[in-house]
Amino acid sequence: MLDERKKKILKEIVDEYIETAEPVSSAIIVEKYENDISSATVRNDMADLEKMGYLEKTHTSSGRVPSAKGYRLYVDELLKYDNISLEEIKYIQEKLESKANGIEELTKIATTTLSEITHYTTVSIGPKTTGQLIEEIKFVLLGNRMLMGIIVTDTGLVRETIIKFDEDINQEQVDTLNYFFNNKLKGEPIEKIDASLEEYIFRELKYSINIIRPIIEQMKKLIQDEEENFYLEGANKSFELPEFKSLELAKNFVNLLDTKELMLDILNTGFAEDIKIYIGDENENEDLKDFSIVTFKHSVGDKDLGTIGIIGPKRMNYSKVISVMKYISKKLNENFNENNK
Amino acid sequence: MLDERKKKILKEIVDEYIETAEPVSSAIIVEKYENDISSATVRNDMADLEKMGYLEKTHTSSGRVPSAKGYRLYVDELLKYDNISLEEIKYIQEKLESKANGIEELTKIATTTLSEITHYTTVSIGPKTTGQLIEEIKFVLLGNRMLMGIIVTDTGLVRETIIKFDEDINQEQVDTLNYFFNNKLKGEPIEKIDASLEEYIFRELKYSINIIRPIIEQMKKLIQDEEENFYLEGANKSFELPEFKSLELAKNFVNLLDTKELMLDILNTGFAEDIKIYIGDENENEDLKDFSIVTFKHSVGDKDLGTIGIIGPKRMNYSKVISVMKYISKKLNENFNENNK
DNA sequence: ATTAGCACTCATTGTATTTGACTGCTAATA
DNA sequence: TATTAGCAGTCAAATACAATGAGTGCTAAT
Repeated sequence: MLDERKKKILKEIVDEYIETAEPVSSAIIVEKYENDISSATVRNDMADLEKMGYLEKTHTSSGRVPSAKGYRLYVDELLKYDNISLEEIKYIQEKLESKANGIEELTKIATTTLSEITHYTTVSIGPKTTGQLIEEIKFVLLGNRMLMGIIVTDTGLVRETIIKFDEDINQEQVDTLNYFFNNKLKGEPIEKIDASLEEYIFRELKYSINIIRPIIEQMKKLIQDEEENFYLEGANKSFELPEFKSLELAKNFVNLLDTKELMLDILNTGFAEDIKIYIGDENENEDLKDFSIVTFKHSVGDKDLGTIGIIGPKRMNYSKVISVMKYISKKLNENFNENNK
Repeated sequence: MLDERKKKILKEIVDEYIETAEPVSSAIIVEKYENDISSATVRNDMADLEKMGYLEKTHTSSGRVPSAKGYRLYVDELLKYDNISLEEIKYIQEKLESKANGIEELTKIATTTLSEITHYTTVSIGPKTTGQLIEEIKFVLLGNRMLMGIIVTDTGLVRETIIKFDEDINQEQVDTLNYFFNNKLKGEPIEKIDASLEEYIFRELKYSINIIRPIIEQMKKLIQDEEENFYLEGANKSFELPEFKSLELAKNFVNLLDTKELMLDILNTGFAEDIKIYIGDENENEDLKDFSIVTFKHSVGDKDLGTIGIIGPKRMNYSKVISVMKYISKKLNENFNENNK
């Protein structure tokens, strides 16, 4: 049923559509790819491919456009992912080797680089604290009524926050806090920082609640991974694409990027170390039905180091995008192992 | 020449245009605002106002649209800035009283609030370090090859960075660094942290250059005010406006927001404590000719605490925008004085 | 299994026409 | 002198219609 020639033609149609963003006609396929068969033959195959659900028409006498199912087959079976040039490899290496301070910064650099090479809009979120172990906690006195609280985890993640008080706090108290927190929490999973701690410290140290409460509050915020590390690059690049001549779509897209929740949702869904591809209405969300998203989750064991995503039209250049993403993911891993050996 | 009635009619035209985004006809003015004179009279006045440069036509037989000069007069002389409701005042108070940790966070909250109330796109940048005095410098050892460097300034601004080394560093060295830096720099303007410091420390402390260089490098970055604190809120809100039915404009707008440089330029231009209004081609930049920008620079003496801006169509609701901005600026000042008394 | 050929479909483009929301101007009026 | 009624003139926008041509599907021949 789906013989080799049909597969070949399907690939050619998707390739062509990715390039031109116009419905693909049988004549074009013959002209550019299949010089030895007639357009009528191609038309027959196209009709079959449509019956099987791989292609669609925009109206009765139009050329064909890939369906989500068509893209899926294309991405899963018809593509090779080595579409990356020597220059691109060099460029990525250069960018990722720049001494980034901390995993968050590195993720941002990777996100920017991905957008630069692919010319699509990219997004990322930094590492999740979940599952990480506390390696060190430090409180630093700044003035008389301010502390900086710092947590370092076993993956090298560093988070810090400012804590302000309504009454003075002295160095001695801070030393005690440092000893106390490290003693109690070093080596423990980061989730151990929770409300129960407040009571415990109050009982043990007898510090004023005006001191203890702000500390616990802020430290809890610190491990909550809010939208702090959401990062977006190259929104304008998407606007150059022909699909965005429809104002409707353009508006949707801006909304999408602006209401971060949806993007966060998607970036948080993927699983470890794998590149995930969501094509059009494969996304649960209605607003995403005209877009495709490719994500890569960077992690070590069950510890998350951040997720990078690319969002573009359904007819995005999957071959290029995935090739580049694979390479970046490889480099990120190398880089991490290098720094944590 | 520009008698009271003409001023009144000009104001009415701008009001009407701000509301409807359509060229304003003489008939509409009579119907909605001036029941006692005829449309012919209004037409005569409109023709005069056009001759004086306050109004424009989109084509010979169209209604009138305010020119930049018209908006300018409207904003400078015809508007009262008390267009803020009790609910809005309450809402702003509530938002700004939430205990923000640090001036940067407060600026972000103010930016979000401004966007929520006005329904326009808002941007902000955090405080500039320029002119600030160093109150305290701290280095905190994290592990064996990592330091956190922290600077606190006299306005309460706190900045920190991670510094990584290729060789180990011990607590004793860190203590020396702390003593040394504070001794040398406490009370000094923050600009004193520069390249010359590297040589000096090397001479005095004889630490390995592998230790000194990263420290100086990162500390210099810290006071450089890069785009770190650029913050954008409500890009999608602008897209609901009728002027953005022109795809051209929409594209320009996205580009504008995406290439932060231009926004940063503008936010950095204004002067202390004043609300500045840039209407259409009053902006030097060509890309901004269809937009208006209103900025407010928050500062104490010559020390910058951040700038908030709003960007919208030329026919933005100046009355509302400026009223709300005035109130927010007042609150920010109160809040700052409260915290630094 | 492939292909030539033709009828048919339909989005797109171009052209002409109508409509109506405006203005500017003139002459009358208060 | 300031206002107004009234009307001719302008032009964007809407409507209608025909022509174009890029596609397809199907049939009959190879």
